[in-house]
Amino acid sequence: MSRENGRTGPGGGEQLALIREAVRESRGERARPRTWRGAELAAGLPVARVLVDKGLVHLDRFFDYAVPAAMDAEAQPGVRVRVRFGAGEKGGRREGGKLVSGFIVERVAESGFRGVLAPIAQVLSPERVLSPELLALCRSVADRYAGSLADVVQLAVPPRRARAEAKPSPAPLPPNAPPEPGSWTRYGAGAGFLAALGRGDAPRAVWTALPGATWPQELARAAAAALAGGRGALVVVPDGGAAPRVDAALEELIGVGRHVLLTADSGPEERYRRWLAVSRGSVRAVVGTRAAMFAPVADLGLVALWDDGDASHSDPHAPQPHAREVLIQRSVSERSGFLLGGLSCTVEAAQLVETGWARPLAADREQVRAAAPLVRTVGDGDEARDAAARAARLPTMAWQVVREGLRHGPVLVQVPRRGYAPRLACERCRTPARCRACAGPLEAREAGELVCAWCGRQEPDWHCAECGGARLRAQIVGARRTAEELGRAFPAVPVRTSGRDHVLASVPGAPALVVSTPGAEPVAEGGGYAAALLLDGWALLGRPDLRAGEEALRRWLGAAALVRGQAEGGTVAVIAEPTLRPVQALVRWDPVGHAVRELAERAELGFPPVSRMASVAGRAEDVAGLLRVAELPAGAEVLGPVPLPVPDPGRPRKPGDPPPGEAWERALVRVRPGQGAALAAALKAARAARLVKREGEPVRVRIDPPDLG
DNA sequence: AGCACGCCGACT
DNA sequence: GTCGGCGTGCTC
Repeated sequence: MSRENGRTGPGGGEQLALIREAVRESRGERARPRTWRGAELAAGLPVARVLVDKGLVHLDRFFDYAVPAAMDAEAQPGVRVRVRFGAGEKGGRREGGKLVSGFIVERVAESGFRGVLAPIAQVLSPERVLSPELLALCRSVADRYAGSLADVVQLAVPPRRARAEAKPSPAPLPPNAPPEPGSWTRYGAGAGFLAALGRGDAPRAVWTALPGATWPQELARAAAAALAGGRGALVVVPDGGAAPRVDAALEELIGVGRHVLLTADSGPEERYRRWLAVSRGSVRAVVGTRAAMFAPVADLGLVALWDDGDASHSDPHAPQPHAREVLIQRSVSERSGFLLGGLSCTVEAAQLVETGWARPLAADREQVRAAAPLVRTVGDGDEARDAAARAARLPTMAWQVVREGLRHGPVLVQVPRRGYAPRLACERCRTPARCRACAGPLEAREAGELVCAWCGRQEPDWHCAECGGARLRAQIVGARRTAEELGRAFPAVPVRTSGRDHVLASVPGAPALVVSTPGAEPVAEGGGYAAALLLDGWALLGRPDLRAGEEALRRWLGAAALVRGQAEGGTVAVIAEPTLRPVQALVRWDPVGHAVRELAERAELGFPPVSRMASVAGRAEDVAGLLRVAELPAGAEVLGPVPLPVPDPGRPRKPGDPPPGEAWERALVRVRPGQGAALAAALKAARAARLVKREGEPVRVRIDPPDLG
C-alpha cells in the first residue's frame, strides 16, 4: 500500500514533487504560514485538519487548510466549513477550485503538507456537530464496512437547518428518580439488569421479550434506569410505529424534556432541532429509528435495540451499516450497557450469548407458557369437510379456530405481502411458470389472471412446459381469497385491513376480522386478539434465503404475540408443514432454541455470523480484477463468482442493481471471524487502487451481505 | 470527478 | 521556435 509502489519509470511525479518542494524551500515557503495573500492567520493553531465531504474512496483522508485570524474563534473542531478543493497551483498560489463543504476535525500547529495551504473559505456555523466521539464512531463504522469516513459522517450528522441552530436548546433537567422494575420482574435477571444500569455499570443482555404489548414500557424503563444513574440512553426501534410507543412510555416514566424522539416523521427541521438538543447536551436520552444509532448522546449508559431481525435496521445508504453492529461498537467503545431485545431471536443475537459477550435475559418456561397463545399447526394439504371451509380453502381446524375466536374478540389473519412470494410454479413438478414471449416470471393478479411481470403480457391458457400440468401453486391469490371468503362467511363481523399503505395502529376489542400483512399487525385493544390465522407460511419458508426460517418465525411470533394468552383462550393456527423447524419453534414458543440450532448449522457450514463475509458484485472482468489486486487476509476463501440474476426490467431499479442490459456476477469472500477488519481493509484498498488507476467499472463491495442464498 | 501539467508531433 | 493533442496524477 506504500505510495512509492505506484510510481514507475524515471522522471515520474515523485521526482518532480521533490524538485518543486526544494524550490519552495529555497523560496522560504513553509507549511506553517503566518499570512495568506496578506491576510493574517490564526496565531495559536493556524492549521485546520478538514474532512472534505466527497465520498470518493481514494480520498478517504484529511486535508489541511490555513485558518484566517478572523475565523480563529469559530473554526473549532467539529464545525462545518466550506473550502476550495481540487484546484492546481498557479505561480505558487492556489487559485479557484470548487467550493465544497467539510468538517474541521482538528486544529494543529503545523501541517505535514509540503505546499501552500489554502485558507478555509468560510465557517458555515459555529455549531460543533462532529464531536471527537462521533468522529471516532464514524471512523470505526467506516472501517468495519469498507466504506469511506465521509459516507458514514453523512449518515451520522443530519443536514444543517439554520433556523433550528439559531435558537438555544433548553437547559438540561436534573436526572429523574430511578424507575421501579415494574414488569421487568417477570424476567429472572431483569431487576438486576436495571439496577446495574442505575449504578453506572455496563451490563450486556440479549432479551427475549414475553408475548404481549408491554415491551415498549420495558424498553422505556431500561432507558429511565440509565438516566436515573446520571448517564445517557439510546433506544433504536425498527419503524415509525414502534418509536412513538416507546416515546410515550418514556414520557410517562420521566416526564417531558429529558428525551427526544428522532424519526423521519417529524420533518427535517424539527428533527435537526431535536438532534441539536442531544448534541448540545440538553437532553440525554433518544428514542428513534435507524439513523438515531449515531445520535451523539453524551456519556452513554445504555444502548438498546429492538427486533434486530427487522430488515429496516440495515441502512440502505453506503456503506450500509446495521444498527446492531453499530450499537455493539458503541457499547464497547463508550463502555455503555447493551440491550438487544425482541420477541424472536436472530442468530447474531444467539451468538452474542453463545460467545459470552452478552447474558440472556428471559422469563422461565412457566411464564412463557402462560403468556403465549396455544399454537396449532395444520399442513397445507389437509382437506376440509364442510363447504364453507372448502370455499375458503381452509383446513377444518383453521376454520374452527377463526369461528371460535370471533365469538370472543377480534381475529387476526396474516396474509403474505405482495412481492414477497416465490414465483408461481407448476403444482405438479414445481417448474417455474414463465412467459412464453420473454421468459419473464408469471404473476397472478387480483382477478386471478396470469400476467408476465416483465412484459405485462397476459397468459390466459398456461400449461407447464415440462410436464403439461395446468395447475399452478397460486398461493398469493389463495391467501387473499381465503381472507375474502372468511369475510363472506361471517357477514355480521366487520373486516379491517392493515398493510403497506394503510397501517392501523390498533383495533377495538370487539369481534372483527383483521387482515394484515406481516409487520403491519395492529394491536388489539382489550387484552389482544382472540385468535390468529397465519396464512403465509409457504411464502415465508419458500424463499431461497439463509434467513428464511428465522424470518418466518420472527413474523409469526410478531403476530402471535398480539393474541391473548393460552389461559384466556388465545389460539393461533398456522398453515405450514408441522415438521419444519420454525413451525416447531413457534408451537413451543422457543425462539432462542431455534436461533441456537440455526447458529450451530451456520457454524457447520461456515456461514455468517460464524464467519465474516463480503460480497463483490459487478461486471465479470471487474469482479475478477478486484479480487486479483486485493491482498486478502490469509485463509480467505473466495466463493464464486456466479452470475447475478437479472432484475425484472418492469420494476423500478433499486440502488445496487446492475445497470439495465448488463450481466453482473457476484463473488463472496469468506474469512474467519477475527479477520473481518482485515477483509474490509483489503477490499477497500483494492477498490481505491482500481479507482485511482481507472481500471474498469467500479465494483460494489458489501460487508455482511444480507441476501445469502 | 475536474483540472493542470508534461511530453511529443505539426505548424508558422 | 511555439501551439495544442491527450495521457497521467493530484487535489491541503
